[in-house]
Amino acid sequence: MGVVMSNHPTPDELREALAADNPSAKTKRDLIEAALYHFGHEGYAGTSTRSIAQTAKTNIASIAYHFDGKAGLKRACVNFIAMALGDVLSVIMEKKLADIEHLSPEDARDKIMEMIDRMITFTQTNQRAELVIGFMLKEVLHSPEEIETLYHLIFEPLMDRVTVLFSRATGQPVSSDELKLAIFAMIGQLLYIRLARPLVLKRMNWQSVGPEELEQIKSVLHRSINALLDDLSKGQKDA
Amino acid sequence: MGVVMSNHPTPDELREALAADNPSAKTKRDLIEAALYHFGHEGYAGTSTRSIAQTAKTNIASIAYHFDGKAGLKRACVNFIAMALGDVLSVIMEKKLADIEHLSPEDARDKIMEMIDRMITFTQTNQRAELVIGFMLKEVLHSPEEIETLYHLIFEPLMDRVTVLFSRATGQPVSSDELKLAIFAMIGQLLYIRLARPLVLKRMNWQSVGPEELEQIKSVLHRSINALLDDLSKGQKDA
DNA sequence: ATAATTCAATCAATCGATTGATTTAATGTG
DNA sequence: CACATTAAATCAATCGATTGATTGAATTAT
Repeated sequence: MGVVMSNHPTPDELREALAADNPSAKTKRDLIEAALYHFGHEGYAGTSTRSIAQTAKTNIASIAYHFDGKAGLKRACVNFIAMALGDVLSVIMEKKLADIEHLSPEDARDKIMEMIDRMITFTQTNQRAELVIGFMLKEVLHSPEEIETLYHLIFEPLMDRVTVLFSRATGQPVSSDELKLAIFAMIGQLLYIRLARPLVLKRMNWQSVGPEELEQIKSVLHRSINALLDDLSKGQKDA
Repeated sequence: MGVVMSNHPTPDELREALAADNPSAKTKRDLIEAALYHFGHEGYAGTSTRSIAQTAKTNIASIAYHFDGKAGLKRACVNFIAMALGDVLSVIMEKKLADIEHLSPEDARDKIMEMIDRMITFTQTNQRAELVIGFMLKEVLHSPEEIETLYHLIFEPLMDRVTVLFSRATGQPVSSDELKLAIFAMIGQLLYIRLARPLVLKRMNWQSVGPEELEQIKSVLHRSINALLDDLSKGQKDA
């Protein structure tokens, strides 16, 4: 009987489990990586456990042994994404919440722009970003349970920080619905321009998104989001 | 042997074929509608032909008979979407290209805002919009051939019109890369706020998106896009 | 009556899961 | 250290269930 990975490991538990130097941890890493690749490209239902095992260079039975089946492997992928995304975002938003609560509007805006820069770079250039986005779009967004996982582990903490930054930069209260929705609008710009890459390449007559194209994207989104911040700041400076 | 529907009917051919009052056309309509429902919710691979047939209240064999198999039904769905989306967009952007090429900046901006309004209403309230978005996200975006279909039938004509409007409203040339990317940013805001609805509801503490919430969304996106247009207009008025 | 359409039944192929044997790693003992 | 014992992990083979497709007969529309 295999020792199946806990269904809901914290990101830290997961990190520890996968970092170990034993055959079990390596196989788990290989399986998650392979599963993420196939799930991201062909979707969960469109991926066979055989192809996952083949990519991971192990036997089909390993999936049941280590993850209690295909569904368990999918859960592990969600947790892995939560972990990996948490790492990326902790780099992107290194400061503690307390540290950003008293920034000047100018400093807050600088921080926002720095954050956007890093997010664009990550989504547009990171290899795994494509898989993660594909996987989340195809599978996670329609699965209430997994949305719950990612919402609390990743999305809400991120949004809380960004909201504080937006609040400092615009003078609007953190509780403002307008502010919250504006942040969705901002994230939408970032993600869509990555997600719709096939359309972007066609429309822009680009062969790929290299350093030059990356700068063009950053430039436009900078302007767009700065304009948004300017507008949100209107009539709020005295608050 | 069944008379299989042409693989690449134009939207008009498709409309005519589906509008007919014979048993064949009705079964085709039912099958496409059922397939769109299942493909949009569970994905192509995750949908069995049996469940499609059951929803459409017909026999499995009808799929092969009318569409030459599951893959053919998927193609028909893409074409159907192209048709339906073309209808919606023709209402949203009724004017001919020539009619908008000489609008004043103010009139152009009004037209843009009117268009955005209608797009938000459609994406946020139309029943089928959810299916279409789900289907395109899960299946079409990773299928080069079907991207080709939708790009030329829907996306490019739409973008061309919007680009002209943006050009008139901002003074920037229609060939401007900045303008084209800004339009992607605008569409990204629209789509993401619909696509990420589960996250939006959680974050905003909304139970659903009713008339009140719709107005809030419109208000924020109006401000955001107006700010973007203002910024793009800077230093271009004299051009 | 002739063609068009639908149907139940069945096909081979593939799916995820499981089995029991086998191999590899870890641990204990002298 | 060498060797034995146990536990952990992997393997080929196989399971029943489900998949998309097909068939030829039955039904319906023209």
